[in-house]
Amino acid sequence: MITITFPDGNARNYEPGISGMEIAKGISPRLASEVLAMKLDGLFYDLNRPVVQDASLVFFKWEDEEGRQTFWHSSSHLMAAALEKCYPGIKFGIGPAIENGFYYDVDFGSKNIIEADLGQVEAAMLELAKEKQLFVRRDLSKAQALQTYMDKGDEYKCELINDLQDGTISFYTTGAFTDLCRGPHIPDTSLIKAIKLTSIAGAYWRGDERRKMLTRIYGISFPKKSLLDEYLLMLEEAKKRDHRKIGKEMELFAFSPRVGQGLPLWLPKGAALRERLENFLKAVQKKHGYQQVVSPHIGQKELYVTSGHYEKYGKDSFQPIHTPQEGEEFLLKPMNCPHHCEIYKLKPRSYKDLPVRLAEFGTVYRYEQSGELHGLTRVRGFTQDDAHIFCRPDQLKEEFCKVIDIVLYIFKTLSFNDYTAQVSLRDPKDTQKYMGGDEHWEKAERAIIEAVAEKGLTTTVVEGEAAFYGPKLDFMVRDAIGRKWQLGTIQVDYNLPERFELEYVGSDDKRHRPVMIHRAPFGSMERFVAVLIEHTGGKFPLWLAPEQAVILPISEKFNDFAKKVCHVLNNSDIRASVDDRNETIGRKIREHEIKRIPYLLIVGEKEEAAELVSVRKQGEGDKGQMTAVAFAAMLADEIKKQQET
RNA sequence: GCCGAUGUAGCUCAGUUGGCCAGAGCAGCUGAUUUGUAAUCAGCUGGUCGGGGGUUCGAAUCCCUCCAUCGGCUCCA
Repeated sequence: MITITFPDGNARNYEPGISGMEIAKGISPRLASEVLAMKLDGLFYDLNRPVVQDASLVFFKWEDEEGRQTFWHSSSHLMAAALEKCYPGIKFGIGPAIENGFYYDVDFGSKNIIEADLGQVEAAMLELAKEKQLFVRRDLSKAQALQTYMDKGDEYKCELINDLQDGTISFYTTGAFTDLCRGPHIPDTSLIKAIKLTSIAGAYWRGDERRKMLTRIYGISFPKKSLLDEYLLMLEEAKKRDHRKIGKEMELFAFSPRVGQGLPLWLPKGAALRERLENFLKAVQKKHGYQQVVSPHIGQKELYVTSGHYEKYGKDSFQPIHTPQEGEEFLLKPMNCPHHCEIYKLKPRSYKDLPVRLAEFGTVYRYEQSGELHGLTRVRGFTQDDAHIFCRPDQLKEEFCKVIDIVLYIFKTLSFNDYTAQVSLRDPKDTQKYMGGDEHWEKAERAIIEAVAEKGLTTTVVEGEAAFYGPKLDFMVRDAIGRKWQLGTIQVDYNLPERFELEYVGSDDKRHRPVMIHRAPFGSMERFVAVLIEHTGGKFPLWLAPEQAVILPISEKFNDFAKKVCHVLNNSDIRASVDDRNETIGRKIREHEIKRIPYLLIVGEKEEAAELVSVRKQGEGDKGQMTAVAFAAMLADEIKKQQET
């Protein structure tokens, strides 16, 4: 007998050779019908593989990330099987599960596949799924595996196999389709009840832009039709919240091909919104001992040669600006740090002066690849809510923690309540990519890890994602409909102080090198506004709303009274206006609801006689009558509450 | 930059296989109406069919090219 231990600590005895599925059946029929994958002593196993020795066992269902990943991975096999049936002779790259669904990279040869073809592939998949095909595992030697694909003429699979260790190569067969695959898979295809192939896109073989581009087909699948419907509904909601659409509707920002790709034009309402965000952050930073500076939009090429950015990005950037002066070259500033280093360097600094915290809403220009531009989230000219903290090594961790505090305060105020932090470290296998000595990197990485631990943040650690000059901490927020966005960033840098020969005089009267922290809690104003729009669907918190209240006279007879009310509100710093158009009250309400105005004030005969306004709140409806002064006080109170959360 | 798709009025979109002066709704303008919590009525204006080139008796429609946008890939100091 063998002993199987379950996550809840219970243990049961079984005959050796029993399968995971049989164990699940023994626990409950319901579990057996829902279980998708299992982990035996920490390793993924197919449910039909025999268990031969004592082990700990965890079952995964659809509700578990591991269950969904297995489900989607199996779905990608199903799609490949359907594709092979529809398009004989095609070659396959890789087909993994992703965060939401799966894809498969396919070389269609001379054939072309378009989105309209996906319907028949979906149909073929559903047909195969119904056949209740098993995923049958078979282990092959490396030589056998290679031979299989050489015979087939599939160079992609051969390349994959060449990178594998002999003795670890497994294949899975589903119906007529066999694929090189590590597994595991779900018990059979009939669990896949609903499928949507979502898009077609090009993708380089192995992500290398010098190699052949394959056709990638994305899809998603579910064990229940209703889950697919829910998912499609979420996609529709996401479409409605698209910041590019809302930005246009609300007249926040625009682009003009004549101005240039990726160069946003901030319209009056968007500019005002952005300014309020800036003022908010400025006030927070002032409290935390930051000093505001301003630096020019261009700098001599030498500045960026000194910083090392020219070497790293020079050829992929906006090219140098020439002047009538022979040999003189300027660059559009791609970041603010070199300028701030020069500010630091202007005078001798004492250890007593540190930390020096220089902040700037600095507009920078980066020549992003044209295909990478996207709304406000990826642009070629943007304003960073930048600051650089120059501190002593012994102050590093404390300063880092203080920056985390600012970031979290901002998230709280703007109701980003679901976030995680990502620590990005060097790729330990390729330290050549990075600037600066090992001991500095190690110190910097340790400082971040310690600070994060001290703050108790939920953290993931990713190797190879660091900036070339130092490790960083990025914040990922989840928006109101569950999508992840990267916002603020904090980076530790020993490199620039070295390159700019920054110094301070210590208590020992000797010269020392400060450490630098780069940080941008919003990331950039553009990106942050984009995420804020998608998070709120354009229904900004009152303190940020472009227009806070609109007064709607019932008829033109009450325009004068409306203007009086407006005057009172404006005097209380409320952004209000009068809609004095000759339209019905119903139309005015509808139009301003669509424009996402937080409060509508209706004034007619009754209100004028009693000197009151009827208040209608966005999304909530009629809130009764009050005086203009009482309304102003109510808004002031609401704004105060939003700011001090 | 690469693969694929798209581009018709300020906005959202029709325009079948190339064929009479290119259509609708909303917005805008003019007038009527003086309105009580999500669209009052009528009339009018508005388009180099993304730009350029080509094929054709004839091009929004077919071809080439450039520009921009969208979905991905790559990239993101």
